[in-house]
Amino acid sequence: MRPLVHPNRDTITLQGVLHALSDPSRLAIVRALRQSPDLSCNKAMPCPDMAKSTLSNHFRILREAGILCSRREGTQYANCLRLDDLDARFPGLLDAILDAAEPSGR
Amino acid sequence: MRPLVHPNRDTITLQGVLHALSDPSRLAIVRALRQSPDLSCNKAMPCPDMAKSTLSNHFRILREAGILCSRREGTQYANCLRLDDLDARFPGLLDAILDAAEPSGR
DNA sequence: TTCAATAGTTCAATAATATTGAACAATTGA
DNA sequence: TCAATTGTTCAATATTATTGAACTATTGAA
Repeated sequence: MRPLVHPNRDTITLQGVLHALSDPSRLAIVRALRQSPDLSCNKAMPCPDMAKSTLSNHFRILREAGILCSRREGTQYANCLRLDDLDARFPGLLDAILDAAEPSGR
Repeated sequence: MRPLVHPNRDTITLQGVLHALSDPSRLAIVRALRQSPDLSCNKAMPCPDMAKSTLSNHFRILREAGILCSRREGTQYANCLRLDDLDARFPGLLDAILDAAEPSGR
C-alpha cells in the first residue's frame, strides 16, 4: 500500500489549510482531535451515513494539507493534529478558526 | 435583474467564510479590497485569462458568504469588505486568515 | 500457520460543483 | 436613441467529490 503523505512543515499552504477546513466533516474531525488526540478515523468522526471511502478521503485531504498526521496503531490509525507545525507556519490561524467554530473552548 | 444577496450579519456561517476564502482568486480579491476599499470587480481582480462570468461568480460567493457587499456606482460596482459584520460574527478570524496570507501588513 | 475480523485505502463509476462563452441587463455619455 | 462599459445569468462542459466494491495491513484466535 502506498505510504501516507505528510508534507513538510514549510510546504503547508494556506489554501490547502482553508480548503481542508472548509468542509464541515473535516472541521468536525479537527475539533474532535483537539479535544482528544490520537483518535482513530472512525472515533474522530463517527458517521453512520457516510461511505468509509469518503471518510478516508477526508483524512487524506487533512493529511495532505498538513493538518494532521496518521500512524499505524495495530489495526487502526492514530491521528493527531500537527499543532506545532501549523502554528509555526501560520501563527494563530488554527486557533482562530477553531475558536470561530466553538467560541472559547468547549 | 435579480437583486444581489447580502446576508444578515448573524446568518454568516463559518463554513461559508472558509469556503469562500479557500479559493486563491477570492482570497486575492479580499486582500485587494482590504488595501483599497470600493474597488470595482475588475479592479479588485484584474484577470486576463479568466472568464468574466467566473469572476462574477467569485464575487457572488464572497457576497453570499457575507464577506463583501457590492453597490452600484455608475456602470460598475463598488465592493467593500464587511469588516464590522465579520468581526462581530467571528472575532479575529478574517485578520488571522489575511495575516497568514501576507504576514504583518502588506 | 491459517483464518476471520477489524480498520482503512484504492479505484472506477456516478453525483455534485466550478468554469466558460454567449446572450442579457443596467448605467452612462455622446 | 445608441454605443460603450461593467457586470449578471444561463446552459453546456470541465473539474472535483462521493460512493460501493475490491483490496491491503494488522491482529488474535483456532
